[in-house]
Amino acid sequence: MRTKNPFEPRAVVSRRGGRVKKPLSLELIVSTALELLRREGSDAMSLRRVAAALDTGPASLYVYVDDVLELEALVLDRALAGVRVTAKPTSAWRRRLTALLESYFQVLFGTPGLARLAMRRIAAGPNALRMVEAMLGLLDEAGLDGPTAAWAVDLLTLYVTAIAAEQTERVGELDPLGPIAAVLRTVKATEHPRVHRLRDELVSGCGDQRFAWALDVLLTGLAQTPARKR
Amino acid sequence: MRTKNPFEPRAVVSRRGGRVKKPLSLELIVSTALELLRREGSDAMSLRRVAAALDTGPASLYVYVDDVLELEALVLDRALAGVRVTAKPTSAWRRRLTALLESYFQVLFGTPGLARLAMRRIAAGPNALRMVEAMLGLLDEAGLDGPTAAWAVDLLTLYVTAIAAEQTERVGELDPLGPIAAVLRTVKATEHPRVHRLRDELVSGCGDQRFAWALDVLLTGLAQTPARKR
DNA sequence: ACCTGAACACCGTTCAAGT
DNA sequence: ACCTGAACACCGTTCAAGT
Repeated sequence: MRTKNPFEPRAVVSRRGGRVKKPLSLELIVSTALELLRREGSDAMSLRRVAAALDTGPASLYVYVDDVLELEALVLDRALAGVRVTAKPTSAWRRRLTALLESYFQVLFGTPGLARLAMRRIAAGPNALRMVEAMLGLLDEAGLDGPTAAWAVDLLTLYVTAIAAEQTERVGELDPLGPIAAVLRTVKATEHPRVHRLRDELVSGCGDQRFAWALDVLLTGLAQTPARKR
Repeated sequence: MRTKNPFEPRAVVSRRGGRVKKPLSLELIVSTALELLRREGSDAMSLRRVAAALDTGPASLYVYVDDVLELEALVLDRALAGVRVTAKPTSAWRRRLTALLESYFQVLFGTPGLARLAMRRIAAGPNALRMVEAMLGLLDEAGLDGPTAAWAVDLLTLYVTAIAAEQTERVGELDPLGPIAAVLRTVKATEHPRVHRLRDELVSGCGDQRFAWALDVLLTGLAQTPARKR
């Protein structure tokens, strides 16, 4: 598979068009995987494709990574480096928290497959911690007690992740609203009167509108929730 | 692969231990797939495994189903038949809505892999419609306007699905709290003071407690949200 | 210690051929 | 119309062998 010619040492010239082959490292593997995900979509991030991009066989990656699950978690955390956690401290907590979650949403929504990856892996790296720390600070400003804030972090991230995953799914479908819209059109008023009456409302609104509305509901609910005792 | 002996016609005796082979049908395929999911977990539901369980080759299923995505959607909707949408109409709407969502959660949580399936496929069959219809009715009782109720259905199901998927993931791990707990233990107070102080609260509570709390937050938030105009 | 080729046990999907 | 075997182009992971 690789050239045996000693005059073309593999560290300098690779078979794949003369690209210089860097030595393997976890760092390189993770960034290559993320790059692949960004450029070619969620299906492109397999151990084999990453290995191929690094001009090696899949077995080589197992020196740095236990399995594909670990790689996915690392890729997710690395992508979270792009989340802006600090806004002008002049604005109100609610505005800043919204901005943070919007940034998180955009990061997930921006690279295909990342949101769904975030649904099945939980990032437990430095960037995830940075996000949680910032959110706890903002929820503290909001007047929430510690225990409530701790659970609120989970609720908020889980919801934003889920809606990003849902929105991602729908992108690129023929009917942007998916098969649901088709089904809703056939619902009979006699059988499901409410669904029939609200069939347009059920699928109305773009991602941004729904996101903003839902965040409002969540934050309002959190503000009204009684403190949890430790 | 199959016996050619005319004295053992395939409709009566199968190679797999004398089980009678029923004729293929969408109905049979979907129920076999769900059964496989229930008995052997999420990895067991592949086109090939379903075909093998039906004593045929994978290609045969394509007569009834376009692709594996369609099969997944059908399996999900069939599983939703188990959701109880009606509670005693004597109790308050909030209690009945909670009961409905708890039932939905249990259905997802009860069969391994179903919650994650629900995260990537949206059920658009009769059972999903039945659920939506019931939820719209209860939200109407709650005093919500139509457009708000329509979006609320999405918010509530999305959240419950997501939390079920998250809880499912953690079942069967060595450390039930996953790698997060391990990371949280190493967080330094100087670097992430709030995360450090709340490290126990961040992972506290079992699924049921978190579910009940979060539902409370959502319903409180919904009740406070101003009506959306159509 | 790091890297590799080859193999193993799987996938979903297609297609020509059978009935 | 329904079903099938075989093939195609993939997966993740393991393992013995190389350096």
